Amino acid sequence: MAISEAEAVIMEVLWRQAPRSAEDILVQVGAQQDWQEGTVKSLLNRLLTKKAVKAERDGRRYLYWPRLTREQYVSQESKGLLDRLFDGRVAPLVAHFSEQRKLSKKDIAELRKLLQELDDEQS
Amino acid sequence: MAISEAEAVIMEVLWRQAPRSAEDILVQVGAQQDWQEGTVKSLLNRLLTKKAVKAERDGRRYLYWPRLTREQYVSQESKGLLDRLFDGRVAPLVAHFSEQRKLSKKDIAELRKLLQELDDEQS
DNA sequence: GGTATTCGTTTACATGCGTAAACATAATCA
DNA sequence: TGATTATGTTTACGCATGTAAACGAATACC
Repeated sequence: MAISEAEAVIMEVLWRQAPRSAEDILVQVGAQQDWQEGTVKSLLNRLLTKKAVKAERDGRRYLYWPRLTREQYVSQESKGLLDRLFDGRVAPLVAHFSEQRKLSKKDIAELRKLLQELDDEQS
Repeated sequence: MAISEAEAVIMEVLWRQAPRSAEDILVQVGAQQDWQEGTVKSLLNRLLTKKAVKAERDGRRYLYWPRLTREQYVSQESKGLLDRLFDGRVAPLVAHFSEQRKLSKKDIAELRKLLQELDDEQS
């Protein structure tokens, strides 16, 4: 089952560092989301059900670890968008951002470098 | 309010060609989705509520037109993903696909051309 | 003109999500 | 030891979504 947006917020915290206690997670998300304790607990439980995190007892409380990696998640999400909107091809996606003037100088420089590296690899 | 995935299927049909009748839409989506008539009607109504399509009477039935453009939709979705997962920057997104070996020869060629064009524009 | 057909509108219903309160349980403190 | 605190589990509730059936109105056919 897919990870929802709210669940992903929890995952991001765990990806930054793990393991973490529920309270620690609450503190970490507190910055962005104004969630109550119960909210975080519920989300953690749903993530457990979905096997996206695992928990291990640590005395009185649990420590949580991501089980799904950020790479896996990013891949799923990115591929989904690419397939749905750009027929699975990357160039049109970039062209879209280019048309929207969403390519920064830095982006352009990095893309150039990336292509250069692909070139080097291949030869 | 956001367009859901099922709703987007209807929109894609209208983006390919408009206006279309509900029946026409049903036939068009029939290829991919095995939806009943009522399903398409419901989705059209939700899209009307969301003002993503408009309808105009044509004799006994209605003809539907997209009101949200595909460009607008693609922009929203793409920006959403970019911001959520890549800190709003395009190069890391492309790097991700590159690492996943998801860049086809054609993609690479097109990206190269795109960068070349950006170069030309600027000078 | 009554009945069947065709459309659109309304209602339904299960599931997931965002958000949390209520409850259970174990540990701690007075 | 009884009350308080801390922590996880269960239940709740409104809204969106996927999927449609039911209903109603207009039109067409016999």
